Amino acid sequence: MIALVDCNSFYASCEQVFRPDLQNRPVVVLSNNDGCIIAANKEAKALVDIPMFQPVFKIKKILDDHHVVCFSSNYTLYSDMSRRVMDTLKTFSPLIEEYSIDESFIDLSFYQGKALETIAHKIKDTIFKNTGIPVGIGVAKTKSLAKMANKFAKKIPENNNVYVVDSEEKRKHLLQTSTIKDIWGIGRKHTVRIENTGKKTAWDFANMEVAWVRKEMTVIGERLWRELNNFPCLEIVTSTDAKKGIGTAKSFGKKLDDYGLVEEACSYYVAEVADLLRQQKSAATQMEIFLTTNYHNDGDKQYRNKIIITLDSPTNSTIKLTQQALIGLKKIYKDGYRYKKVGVNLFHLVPEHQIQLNLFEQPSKIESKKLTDAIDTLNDKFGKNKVKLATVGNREKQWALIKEHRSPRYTTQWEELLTIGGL
DNA sequence: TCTGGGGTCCTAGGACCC
DNA sequence: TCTGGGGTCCTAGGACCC
Repeated sequence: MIALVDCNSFYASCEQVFRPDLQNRPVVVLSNNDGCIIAANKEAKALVDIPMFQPVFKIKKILDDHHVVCFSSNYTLYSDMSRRVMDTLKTFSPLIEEYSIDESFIDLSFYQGKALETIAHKIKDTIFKNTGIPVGIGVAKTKSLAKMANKFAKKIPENNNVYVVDSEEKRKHLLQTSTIKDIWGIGRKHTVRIENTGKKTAWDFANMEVAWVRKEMTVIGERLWRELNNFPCLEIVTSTDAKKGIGTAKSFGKKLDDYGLVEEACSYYVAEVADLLRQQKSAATQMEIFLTTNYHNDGDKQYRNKIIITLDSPTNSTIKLTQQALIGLKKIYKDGYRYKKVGVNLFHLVPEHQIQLNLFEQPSKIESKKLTDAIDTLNDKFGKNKVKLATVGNREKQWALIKEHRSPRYTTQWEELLTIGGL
Protein backbone atom coordinates (compact mmCIF):
# COMPACT_ATOMS: atom_id res chain seq x y z
CA MET A 1 0.00 0.00 0.00
CA ILE A 2 1.06 3.55 -0.75
CA ALA A 3 0.31 6.72 1.20
CA LEU A 4 0.20 10.19 -0.25
CA VAL A 5 0.92 12.76 2.43
CA ASP A 6 0.03 16.31 1.43
CA CYS A 7 0.35 19.45 3.55
CA ASN A 8 -2.84 21.48 3.91
CA SER A 9 -2.61 24.90 2.23
CA PHE A 10 1.13 24.54 2.69
CA TYR A 11 2.40 28.10 2.16
CA ALA A 12 -0.40 29.59 4.25
CA SER A 13 0.19 27.00 6.98
CA CYS A 14 3.91 27.86 7.09
CA GLU A 15 3.03 31.50 7.71
CA GLN A 16 0.55 30.58 10.43
CA VAL A 17 3.00 28.40 12.35
CA PHE A 18 4.94 31.52 13.30
CA ARG A 19 1.90 33.73 13.73
CA PRO A 20 -0.41 32.12 16.28
CA ASP A 21 -2.42 35.34 16.24
CA LEU A 22 -3.56 34.38 12.76
CA GLN A 23 -5.20 31.12 13.84
CA ASN A 24 -8.69 30.79 12.40
CA ARG A 25 -8.15 33.87 10.27
CA PRO A 26 -8.19 33.93 6.47
CA VAL A 27 -4.67 33.92 5.03
CA VAL A 28 -3.47 33.97 1.43
CA VAL A 29 0.00 33.86 -0.12
CA LEU A 30 0.86 35.77 -3.28
CA SER A 31 3.06 34.89 -6.24
CA ASN A 32 6.25 36.72 -7.19
CA ASN A 33 5.69 40.45 -7.56
CA ASP A 34 2.58 39.99 -5.39
CA GLY A 35 0.68 39.41 -8.61
CA CYS A 36 -1.54 36.35 -8.15
CA ILE A 37 -2.95 34.28 -5.33
CA ILE A 38 -1.10 30.98 -5.11
CA ALA A 39 -2.29 29.63 -1.75
CA ALA A 40 -5.25 30.20 0.54
CA ASN A 41 -6.08 28.54 3.86
CA LYS A 42 -9.46 27.01 4.51
CA GLU A 43 -10.78 30.11 6.28
CA ALA A 44 -9.94 32.17 3.21
CA LYS A 45 -11.47 29.58 0.89
CA ALA A 46 -14.62 29.46 3.01
CA LEU A 47 -15.16 33.21 2.96
CA VAL A 48 -15.35 33.64 -0.74
CA ASP A 49 -14.61 31.45 -3.65
CA ILE A 50 -11.04 32.69 -4.05
CA PRO A 51 -9.97 31.59 -7.48
CA MET A 52 -6.36 30.45 -7.50
CA PHE A 53 -4.06 32.28 -9.89
CA GLN A 54 -6.42 35.19 -10.08
CA PRO A 55 -4.61 38.51 -10.29
CA VAL A 56 -4.84 40.13 -6.90
CA PHE A 57 -5.96 43.51 -8.23
CA LYS A 58 -9.15 41.92 -9.54
CA ILE A 59 -10.29 40.72 -6.12
CA LYS A 60 -8.62 43.36 -3.98
CA LYS A 61 -11.96 44.55 -2.65
CA ILE A 62 -13.05 41.10 -1.50
CA LEU A 63 -9.74 40.63 0.31
CA ASP A 64 -10.01 44.02 2.00
CA ASP A 65 -13.66 43.61 2.96
CA HIS A 66 -12.95 40.33 4.73
CA HIS A 67 -9.66 41.44 6.27
CA VAL A 68 -7.81 38.63 4.55
CA VAL A 69 -4.15 38.58 5.60
CA CYS A 70 -1.83 38.62 2.56
CA PHE A 71 1.76 37.41 2.48
CA SER A 72 4.32 37.71 -0.30
CA SER A 73 5.85 34.34 -1.05
CA ASN A 74 8.78 33.42 1.17
CA TYR A 75 10.33 30.40 -0.50
CA THR A 76 13.29 30.32 1.86
CA LEU A 77 10.89 29.64 4.71
CA TYR A 78 8.72 27.17 2.77
CA SER A 79 11.70 25.13 1.58
CA ASP A 80 13.05 24.83 5.09
CA MET A 81 9.66 23.86 6.53
CA SER A 82 9.29 21.32 3.73
CA ARG A 83 12.60 19.73 4.68
CA ARG A 84 11.40 19.41 8.27
CA VAL A 85 8.17 17.71 7.21
CA MET A 86 10.06 15.32 4.92
CA ASP A 87 12.58 14.50 7.67
CA THR A 88 9.74 13.45 9.95
CA LEU A 89 8.17 11.37 7.18
CA LYS A 90 11.43 9.52 6.64
CA THR A 91 11.19 8.13 10.16
CA PHE A 92 8.10 6.16 9.10
CA SER A 93 9.29 4.48 5.90
CA PRO A 94 12.56 3.93 4.08
CA LEU A 95 10.89 4.31 0.68
CA ILE A 96 9.80 7.86 -0.04
CA GLU A 97 9.19 9.88 -3.16
CA GLU A 98 9.30 13.62 -2.57
CA TYR A 99 6.82 14.55 -5.22
CA SER A 100 6.73 18.29 -4.64
CA ILE A 101 7.52 20.85 -1.99
CA ASP A 102 4.45 19.86 0.03
CA GLU A 103 3.70 16.23 -0.78
CA SER A 104 5.29 12.80 -0.72
CA PHE A 105 4.39 9.26 -1.64
CA ILE A 106 5.52 6.76 0.95
CA ASP A 107 5.59 2.99 0.78
CA LEU A 108 3.73 1.33 3.63
CA SER A 109 4.43 -2.32 2.82
CA PHE A 110 6.64 -2.32 5.89
CA TYR A 111 3.43 -2.16 7.98
CA GLN A 112 1.80 -5.17 6.37
CA GLY A 113 -0.95 -6.63 8.49
CA LYS A 114 -1.22 -3.55 10.71
CA ALA A 115 -4.13 -1.14 10.83
CA LEU A 116 -3.13 1.42 8.23
CA GLU A 117 -5.67 3.93 9.42
CA THR A 118 -4.00 4.04 12.84
CA ILE A 119 -0.57 4.38 11.23
CA ALA A 120 -1.77 7.21 9.00
CA HIS A 121 -3.16 9.11 11.97
CA LYS A 122 0.10 8.63 13.80
CA ILE A 123 2.06 10.05 10.86
CA LYS A 124 -0.29 13.02 10.65
CA ASP A 125 -0.08 13.75 14.38
CA THR A 126 3.71 13.40 14.50
CA ILE A 127 4.21 15.82 11.63
CA PHE A 128 1.93 18.33 13.32
CA LYS A 129 3.74 17.94 16.62
CA ASN A 130 7.20 18.30 15.04
CA THR A 131 6.50 21.12 12.61
CA GLY A 132 3.09 22.66 13.26
CA ILE A 133 2.02 21.82 9.70
CA PRO A 134 -1.33 20.03 9.24
CA VAL A 135 -1.39 17.27 6.60
CA GLY A 136 -3.90 15.02 4.90
CA ILE A 137 -3.17 11.39 4.07
CA GLY A 138 -4.64 9.11 1.41
CA VAL A 139 -3.75 5.42 1.38
CA ALA A 140 -4.41 2.96 -1.46
CA LYS A 141 -2.86 0.26 -3.58
CA THR A 142 -1.81 2.63 -6.37
CA LYS A 143 -0.41 6.15 -6.49
CA SER A 144 -3.34 7.52 -8.45
CA LEU A 145 -5.87 6.13 -5.99
CA ALA A 146 -3.80 7.37 -3.03
CA LYS A 147 -3.76 10.81 -4.55
CA MET A 148 -7.53 10.82 -4.92
CA ALA A 149 -8.02 9.35 -1.47
CA ASN A 150 -5.99 12.25 -0.13
CA LYS A 151 -8.28 14.78 -1.73
CA PHE A 152 -11.27 12.90 -0.39
CA ALA A 153 -9.72 12.76 3.10
CA LYS A 154 -9.59 16.55 3.21
CA LYS A 155 -12.91 17.20 1.55
CA ILE A 156 -15.14 15.27 3.94
CA PRO A 157 -14.75 16.51 7.54
CA GLU A 158 -15.70 13.13 9.08
CA ASN A 159 -12.63 11.61 7.45
CA ASN A 160 -10.47 13.71 9.75
CA ASN A 161 -7.86 14.13 7.01
CA VAL A 162 -7.25 10.40 6.54
CA TYR A 163 -8.82 8.01 4.03
CA VAL A 164 -7.68 4.46 3.46
CA VAL A 165 -8.86 2.59 0.38
CA ASP A 166 -8.53 -0.96 1.71
CA SER A 167 -11.64 -2.56 0.25
CA GLU A 168 -13.46 -2.77 -3.06
CA GLU A 169 -16.36 -0.99 -1.42
CA LYS A 170 -14.26 2.00 -0.44
CA ARG A 171 -12.65 2.19 -3.86
CA LYS A 172 -16.07 2.26 -5.45
CA HIS A 173 -17.28 4.88 -2.99
CA LEU A 174 -14.22 7.06 -3.62
CA LEU A 175 -14.53 6.88 -7.40
CA GLN A 176 -18.30 7.35 -7.45
CA THR A 177 -18.10 10.52 -5.37
CA SER A 178 -15.25 12.01 -7.44
CA THR A 179 -15.76 13.91 -10.68
CA ILE A 180 -13.70 13.46 -13.84
CA LYS A 181 -11.64 16.56 -13.16
CA ASP A 182 -10.89 15.31 -9.64
CA ILE A 183 -8.75 12.58 -11.20
CA TRP A 184 -5.03 13.20 -10.88
CA GLY A 185 -3.58 13.54 -14.38
CA ILE A 186 -6.79 14.56 -16.09
CA GLY A 187 -6.76 18.26 -16.84
CA ARG A 188 -9.08 20.68 -18.59
CA LYS A 189 -8.84 19.30 -22.11
CA HIS A 190 -9.34 15.66 -21.27
CA THR A 191 -12.16 16.45 -18.85
CA VAL A 192 -14.12 17.98 -21.71
CA ARG A 193 -13.32 15.09 -24.04
CA ILE A 194 -14.46 12.50 -21.50
CA GLU A 195 -17.55 14.39 -20.38
CA ASN A 196 -18.59 14.73 -24.02
CA THR A 197 -19.04 10.97 -24.07
CA GLY A 198 -21.60 11.30 -21.26
CA LYS A 199 -19.38 10.19 -18.37
CA LYS A 200 -19.60 12.09 -15.10
CA THR A 201 -17.70 10.39 -12.32
CA ALA A 202 -14.26 8.86 -11.84
CA TRP A 203 -16.08 5.54 -11.57
CA ASP A 204 -17.54 6.05 -15.06
CA PHE A 205 -14.05 6.75 -16.37
CA ALA A 206 -12.61 3.66 -14.70
CA ASN A 207 -15.27 1.59 -16.48
CA MET A 208 -14.77 3.01 -19.97
CA GLU A 209 -13.44 0.99 -22.89
CA VAL A 210 -9.70 0.92 -22.40
CA ALA A 211 -9.19 1.14 -26.18
CA TRP A 212 -10.91 4.53 -26.24
CA VAL A 213 -8.76 5.75 -23.36
CA ARG A 214 -5.59 4.58 -25.09
CA LYS A 215 -6.54 6.22 -28.35
CA GLU A 216 -7.64 9.55 -26.93
CA MET A 217 -5.25 9.89 -23.99
CA THR A 218 -2.19 7.89 -25.03
CA VAL A 219 -0.34 5.55 -22.73
CA ILE A 220 -0.53 8.09 -19.91
CA GLY A 221 -4.31 7.81 -19.89
CA GLU A 222 -4.20 4.03 -20.00
CA ARG A 223 -1.86 3.86 -17.02
CA LEU A 224 -4.17 6.11 -15.10
CA TRP A 225 -7.17 3.99 -16.04
CA ARG A 226 -5.38 0.86 -14.84
CA GLU A 227 -4.28 2.51 -11.63
CA LEU A 228 -7.85 3.52 -10.79
CA ASN A 229 -8.76 -0.13 -11.34
CA ASN A 230 -6.21 -1.14 -8.72
CA PHE A 231 -3.39 -2.25 -11.07
CA PRO A 232 -0.21 -0.39 -10.10
CA CYS A 233 1.54 1.17 -13.12
CA LEU A 234 3.44 4.00 -11.45
CA GLU A 235 6.33 3.22 -9.15
CA ILE A 236 7.59 5.21 -6.22
CA VAL A 237 10.58 7.11 -7.57
CA THR A 238 13.21 7.57 -4.88
CA SER A 239 16.22 8.68 -6.87
CA THR A 240 16.15 12.12 -8.31
CA ASP A 241 17.81 12.15 -11.70
CA ALA A 242 19.80 15.17 -12.71
CA LYS A 243 17.51 17.70 -14.31
CA LYS A 244 17.33 17.72 -18.10
CA GLY A 245 17.00 21.45 -18.36
CA ILE A 246 17.45 24.31 -15.96
CA GLY A 247 15.95 27.72 -16.41
CA THR A 248 14.74 30.82 -14.75
CA ALA A 249 12.54 33.66 -15.90
CA LYS A 250 11.02 36.22 -13.65
CA SER A 251 8.94 39.27 -14.34
CA PHE A 252 10.53 42.54 -13.34
CA GLY A 253 9.10 44.50 -10.44
CA LYS A 254 8.50 47.28 -12.94
CA LYS A 255 8.72 47.56 -16.69
CA LEU A 256 12.14 48.34 -18.12
CA ASP A 257 13.08 50.26 -21.23
CA ASP A 258 16.76 50.58 -20.43
CA TYR A 259 19.18 48.09 -21.96
CA GLY A 260 21.60 48.35 -19.05
CA LEU A 261 18.98 47.21 -16.56
CA VAL A 262 17.75 44.34 -18.72
CA GLU A 263 21.38 43.27 -19.06
CA GLU A 264 21.82 43.35 -15.28
CA ALA A 265 18.75 41.19 -14.74
CA CYS A 266 19.85 38.76 -17.46
CA SER A 267 23.33 38.44 -15.93
CA TYR A 268 21.81 37.85 -12.53
CA TYR A 269 19.62 35.01 -13.81
CA VAL A 270 22.50 33.43 -15.74
CA ALA A 271 24.55 33.43 -12.53
CA GLU A 272 21.63 31.79 -10.75
CA VAL A 273 21.15 28.96 -13.23
CA ALA A 274 24.91 28.42 -13.61
CA ASP A 275 25.02 27.95 -9.84
CA LEU A 276 22.25 25.34 -9.99
CA LEU A 277 24.09 23.65 -12.84
CA ARG A 278 27.28 23.34 -10.78
CA GLN A 279 25.31 22.09 -7.79
CA GLN A 280 24.06 19.12 -9.79
CA LYS A 281 27.50 18.73 -11.39
CA SER A 282 26.31 19.23 -14.94
CA ALA A 283 27.37 21.38 -17.85
CA ALA A 284 25.13 22.84 -20.53
CA THR A 285 25.52 22.51 -24.28
CA GLN A 286 22.83 24.97 -25.27
CA MET A 287 21.42 28.15 -23.82
CA GLU A 288 18.28 30.07 -24.69
CA ILE A 289 17.80 33.74 -23.87
CA PHE A 290 14.41 35.32 -24.27
CA LEU A 291 12.73 38.57 -23.45
CA THR A 292 9.18 39.82 -23.68
CA THR A 293 6.99 42.83 -23.08
CA ASN A 294 3.84 42.54 -20.98
CA TYR A 295 1.39 40.76 -23.25
CA HIS A 296 -1.48 41.33 -20.79
CA ASN A 297 -1.23 44.99 -21.53
CA ASP A 298 -3.00 45.74 -24.81
CA GLY A 299 -2.07 49.41 -24.77
CA ASP A 300 1.68 48.80 -25.03
CA LYS A 301 3.62 47.93 -28.17
CA GLN A 302 4.35 44.21 -27.98
CA TYR A 303 7.56 42.39 -28.76
CA ARG A 304 8.99 39.05 -27.79
CA ASN A 305 11.95 37.16 -29.10
CA LYS A 306 14.39 34.44 -28.19
CA ILE A 307 17.74 33.20 -29.31
CA ILE A 308 19.32 29.81 -28.94
CA ILE A 309 23.05 29.71 -28.46
CA THR A 310 25.02 26.51 -28.99
CA LEU A 311 28.16 26.60 -26.89
CA ASP A 312 31.53 25.58 -28.28
CA SER A 313 31.75 22.92 -25.63
CA PRO A 314 29.56 22.18 -22.60
CA THR A 315 30.23 24.52 -19.68
CA ASN A 316 28.95 25.49 -16.27
CA SER A 317 31.17 28.52 -15.88
CA THR A 318 29.23 31.65 -14.96
CA ILE A 319 31.78 33.70 -16.85
CA LYS A 320 31.47 31.82 -20.13
CA LEU A 321 27.71 31.56 -19.94
CA THR A 322 27.33 35.26 -19.16
CA GLN A 323 29.57 36.24 -22.07
CA GLN A 324 27.49 34.23 -24.51
CA ALA A 325 24.19 35.25 -22.94
CA LEU A 326 24.91 38.95 -23.32
CA ILE A 327 25.99 38.55 -26.94
CA GLY A 328 22.66 36.83 -27.53
CA LEU A 329 20.67 39.39 -25.58
CA LYS A 330 22.14 42.21 -27.63
CA LYS A 331 20.98 40.50 -30.82
CA ILE A 332 17.34 40.23 -29.75
CA TYR A 333 16.99 43.44 -27.74
CA LYS A 334 15.15 46.23 -29.56
CA ASP A 335 14.89 49.78 -28.33
CA GLY A 336 11.56 51.42 -27.79
CA TYR A 337 9.73 48.70 -25.84
CA ARG A 338 8.89 48.40 -22.18
CA TYR A 339 10.10 44.95 -21.18
CA LYS A 340 8.47 42.84 -18.51
CA LYS A 341 10.53 39.71 -18.40
CA VAL A 342 13.87 38.24 -19.35
CA GLY A 343 14.76 34.58 -18.99
CA VAL A 344 17.45 32.01 -19.53
CA ASN A 345 17.14 28.27 -20.15
CA LEU A 346 19.95 25.75 -20.34
CA PHE A 347 19.51 22.50 -22.28
CA HIS A 348 21.36 19.39 -23.26
CA LEU A 349 22.98 19.00 -19.90
CA VAL A 350 25.84 16.54 -19.58
CA PRO A 351 27.73 15.39 -16.49
CA GLU A 352 30.57 17.82 -15.85
CA HIS A 353 33.19 15.08 -15.76
CA GLN A 354 32.25 14.00 -19.30
CA ILE A 355 32.78 17.27 -21.08
CA GLN A 356 34.00 16.73 -24.61
CA LEU A 357 36.26 19.62 -25.53
CA ASN A 358 36.05 21.29 -28.88
CA LEU A 359 38.87 20.22 -31.21
CA PHE A 360 40.25 23.75 -31.49
CA GLU A 361 39.76 24.83 -27.91
CA GLN A 362 42.75 25.90 -25.87
CA PRO A 363 43.09 23.95 -22.62
CA SER A 364 42.33 26.97 -20.46
CA LYS A 365 39.44 25.09 -18.89
CA ILE A 366 41.31 24.23 -15.76
CA GLU A 367 42.11 27.84 -14.90
CA SER A 368 38.53 28.88 -15.49
CA LYS A 369 37.32 26.09 -13.21
CA LYS A 370 39.68 27.16 -10.44
CA LEU A 371 38.31 30.69 -10.60
CA THR A 372 34.69 29.51 -10.54
CA ASP A 373 35.42 27.20 -7.62
CA ALA A 374 37.05 30.03 -5.69
CA ILE A 375 34.05 32.29 -6.25
CA ASP A 376 31.65 29.54 -5.14
CA THR A 377 33.70 28.94 -2.01
CA LEU A 378 33.69 32.63 -1.11
CA ASN A 379 29.96 32.92 -1.69
CA ASP A 380 29.25 29.82 0.35
CA LYS A 381 31.21 31.26 3.22
CA PHE A 382 30.24 34.93 3.11
CA GLY A 383 26.79 34.84 1.59
CA LYS A 384 25.09 34.71 -1.78
CA ASN A 385 26.45 37.12 -4.41
CA LYS A 386 29.27 38.50 -2.29
CA VAL A 387 31.50 37.94 -5.30
CA LYS A 388 29.83 38.42 -8.65
CA LEU A 389 30.47 39.56 -12.20
CA ALA A 390 30.38 43.28 -12.83
CA THR A 391 27.65 42.77 -15.44
CA VAL A 392 25.21 42.06 -12.61
CA GLY A 393 25.77 45.62 -11.40
CA ASN A 394 26.50 46.91 -7.97
CA ARG A 395 23.57 49.23 -7.48
CA GLU A 396 20.19 48.45 -6.04
CA LYS A 397 18.27 46.03 -8.24
CA GLN A 398 15.79 48.30 -9.93
CA TRP A 399 14.16 45.29 -11.55
CA ALA A 400 13.85 43.30 -8.32
CA LEU A 401 10.66 41.41 -7.51
CA ILE A 402 8.07 43.22 -5.47
CA LYS A 403 7.54 41.58 -2.08
CA GLU A 404 5.70 44.02 0.08
CA HIS A 405 4.37 41.53 2.58
CA ARG A 406 7.20 39.07 3.05
CA SER A 407 7.39 37.41 6.44
CA PRO A 408 10.74 36.91 8.21
CA ARG A 409 12.85 33.90 7.25
CA TYR A 410 12.37 32.59 10.79
CA THR A 411 14.27 29.34 10.46
CA THR A 412 17.27 30.25 8.30
CA GLN A 413 18.45 33.76 9.24
CA TRP A 414 19.77 34.63 12.69
CA GLU A 415 18.60 38.25 12.34
CA GLU A 416 15.08 37.11 11.57
CA LEU A 417 14.48 34.66 14.40
CA LEU A 418 11.04 34.65 15.95
CA THR A 419 10.94 36.93 18.99
CA ILE A 420 8.41 36.50 21.75
CA GLY A 421 7.06 39.60 23.46
CA GLY A 422 8.04 40.14 27.10
CA LEU A 423 11.11 37.91 27.04
C1' DT B 1 -1.12 50.72 -12.47
C1' DC B 2 -1.47 45.68 -11.13
C1' DT B 3 -1.81 39.20 -14.39
C1' DG B 4 3.82 33.26 -11.41
C1' DG B 5 7.37 30.19 -12.18
C1' DG B 6 9.34 25.61 -12.56
C1' DG B 7 8.85 21.21 -14.22
C1' DT B 8 7.71 16.14 -16.68
C1' DC B 9 6.24 12.87 -20.16
C1' DC B 10 4.52 11.50 -24.66
C1' DT B 11 3.58 11.59 -29.76
C1' DA B 12 3.92 12.76 -34.56
C1' DG B 13 6.60 13.84 -38.14
C1' DG B 14 10.95 15.08 -40.46
C1' DA B 15 15.43 13.64 -41.69
C1' DC B 16 18.40 10.35 -41.99
C1' DC B 17 20.68 5.43 -41.92
C1' DC B 18 21.35 0.45 -43.86
C1' DT C 1 3.85 -0.25 -65.33
C1' DC C 2 6.85 -1.82 -61.53
C1' DT C 3 9.23 1.96 -55.96
C1' DG C 4 11.10 -2.53 -49.20
C1' DG C 5 11.39 -2.93 -44.71
C1' DG C 6 13.59 -2.00 -40.62
C1' DG C 7 15.53 1.28 -37.85
C1' DT C 8 17.41 5.90 -34.96
C1' DC C 9 17.56 10.57 -33.53
C1' DC C 10 15.68 14.98 -32.97
C1' DT C 11 12.22 18.64 -32.31
C1' DA C 12 7.86 20.98 -31.69
C1' DG C 13 3.81 20.91 -29.57
C1' DG C 14 0.27 19.06 -26.44
C1' DA C 15 -1.20 17.93 -21.94
C1' DC C 16 -0.57 17.83 -17.38
C1' DC C 17 1.51 18.59 -12.56
C1' DC C 18 2.81 21.55 -8.29
